[in-house]
Amino acid sequence: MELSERKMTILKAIVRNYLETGEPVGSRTISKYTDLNLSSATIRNEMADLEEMGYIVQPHTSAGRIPSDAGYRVYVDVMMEEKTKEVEEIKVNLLEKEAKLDQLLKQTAKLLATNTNYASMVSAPVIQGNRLKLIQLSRMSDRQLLVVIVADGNIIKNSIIPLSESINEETVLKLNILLNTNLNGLEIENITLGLIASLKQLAGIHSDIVGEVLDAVADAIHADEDLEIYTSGANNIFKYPELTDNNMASSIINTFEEKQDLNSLVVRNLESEDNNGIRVYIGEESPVASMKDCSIVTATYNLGDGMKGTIGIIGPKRMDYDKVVDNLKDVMHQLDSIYKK
Amino acid sequence: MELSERKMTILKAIVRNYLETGEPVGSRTISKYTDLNLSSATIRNEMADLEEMGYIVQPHTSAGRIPSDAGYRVYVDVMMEEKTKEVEEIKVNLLEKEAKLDQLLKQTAKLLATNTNYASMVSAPVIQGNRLKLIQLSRMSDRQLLVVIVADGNIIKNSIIPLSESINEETVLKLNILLNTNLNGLEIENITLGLIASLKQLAGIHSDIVGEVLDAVADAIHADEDLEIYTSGANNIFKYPELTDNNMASSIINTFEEKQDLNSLVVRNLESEDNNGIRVYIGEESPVASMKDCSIVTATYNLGDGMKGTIGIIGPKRMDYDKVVDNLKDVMHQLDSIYKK
DNA sequence: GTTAGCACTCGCCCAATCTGAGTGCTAACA
DNA sequence: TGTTAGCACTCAGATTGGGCGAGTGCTAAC
Repeated sequence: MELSERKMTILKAIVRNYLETGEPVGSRTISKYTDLNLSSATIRNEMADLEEMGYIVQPHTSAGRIPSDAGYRVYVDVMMEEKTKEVEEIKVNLLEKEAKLDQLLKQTAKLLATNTNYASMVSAPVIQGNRLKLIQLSRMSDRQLLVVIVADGNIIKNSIIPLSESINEETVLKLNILLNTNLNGLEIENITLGLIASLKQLAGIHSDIVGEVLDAVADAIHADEDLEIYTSGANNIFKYPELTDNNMASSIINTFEEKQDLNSLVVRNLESEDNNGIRVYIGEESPVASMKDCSIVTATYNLGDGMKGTIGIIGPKRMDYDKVVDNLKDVMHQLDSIYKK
Repeated sequence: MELSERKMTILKAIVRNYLETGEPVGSRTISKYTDLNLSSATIRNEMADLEEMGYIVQPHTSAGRIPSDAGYRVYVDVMMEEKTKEVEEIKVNLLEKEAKLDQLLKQTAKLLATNTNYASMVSAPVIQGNRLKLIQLSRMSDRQLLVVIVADGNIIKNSIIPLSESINEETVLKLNILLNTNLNGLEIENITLGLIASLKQLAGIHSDIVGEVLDAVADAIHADEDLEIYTSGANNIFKYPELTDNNMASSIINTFEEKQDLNSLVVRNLESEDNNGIRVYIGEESPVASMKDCSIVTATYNLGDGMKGTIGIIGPKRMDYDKVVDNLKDVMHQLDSIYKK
């Protein structure tokens, strides 16, 4: 069977109505709600077809219909297509300029959660093809070295490394110069084994220390695998009874607290570029098991210099996709422009 | 009326029974549960007294009794007294040694939550009377300076400060020496205005920069006002129906997500030293409004060098206080000893 | 192809009823 | 005087059954 124009109109009406009310919607409602001027009986015939096609389901006999995951899917796809044609609307809920990036991202998460009444998450930017700006070694004690690494976008990492041999101030100075002259401006991925070997050679008798320092650099970068994620409005899920039944709320809250799963969501999301950077996961499509009854909308922000991160909204399947997408786009652009200043 | 020994026994039996079952407990149960060999009728008389004295309440006529906040209070007080007499028991759920303090604390929170089946929080240590170990300035660009501050306990803070005048490498080196020779080993509280003034004088034409750097130091320390708090097991509250009614769960989860209130709990807790460092807040005693229906048990850990933090367990009023106190004591000692190694 | 009409289904609401745990009181007993 | 058995009473919670209404599918007619 084919999804005729009329069927499409009816499907859209059903979804939109259900988003508003959260109640199964019946044929009579649609008959009035649309401007098709069809009787409820005709609508019923069409609805029977739509059900057969898998776009809507009946929670129980003699109830109205609600959209299936597939139904939401076509609704969202059509909506997204229409959105790309729309003129970009400028909103006024400006993010305040914040000195520190982490504060800004926290605030972003909060703003999104408040505006949408869903739960939100914002990941810190992942370093991608990022360049080293500065490596600073400082001698803390006889056998302890403080390593500070600054990368593009002023991302700072520290670590204190214990040394197997003792070291004096002069050596530290030499190593600083050695490392900075050879590594600055390099992309982190480009620090090869060959380069490391030649550095070690240059360091002479201190080659061990160079090795340890570079290990620390690698570690510091590697630590980004579990990157910071800011969340807000997790308690908004309590506004949607369908998410608080059973122990659904428990597992959702857990996901938000552990953040491990959100992390893999971010990683997965950054890997594939998309449609304006906006992606919609509906129900079972969700990559996170605990959110099989939610929808997740994500966007990718890009601060330049390969600094990308993910923003996401998590809510019930009957979320207001329009509003959410608008909000995400808006915040995305605001983030970009604030940072460029 | 006086709280006779027999009344005390009955009260303890009621509390203990209610902790186990979560159901109001009746006279017949107590009559069997205790070894007093009294009939249910006698127990009823005593219970009427206990109710009049405010230690127990009836949720409704013809229901059993449950402990009031006051009832829990005497139970906990007696228990705590008995505990101090007990020999310290050594548990086996060792925390693994972790290189990084934040990892260790995260793990601690998780362990507590899993062991107790309540929600847990662990605050990062507050710096109290902490000494500066190292200040490291590095020139990032013409008008940007990277400041890295290391304090006792290897607490590291960075910030990048914009300068109002340009600066060269040589000056940075001088300032590094100046600051380190004058400030190292000083407690943060002891950096007085007088000292700052004399440093500025020593810096000569670069006095402005010294001012800016010291501001950054102050800022970095000040940022500790909202210190890191690790939480775990927030979803455990769903195991206790009395905490998930109404929108209680929502506000508890919110408190856990925002962490602002937990923060003030920590601060308040560190101010007053107590009874083994263990404190119990029951219901209305709670300093956090959203937890008026919970009990909170906190402990203070002390890593030495004035580094103290708070560990807390949040659960229903009918929590297993015994177990919680044991767990907290245990973890407290483990933290202390791990760090001393 | 569209519509009116009709029988049918089934979740939900409400009120009535029943059950059982638990109480308070009283009278009797040691 | 403290303890106990007995009894009437209370009340939340579970169970039942009827009525309502929203909604459906089917059929026959336009």
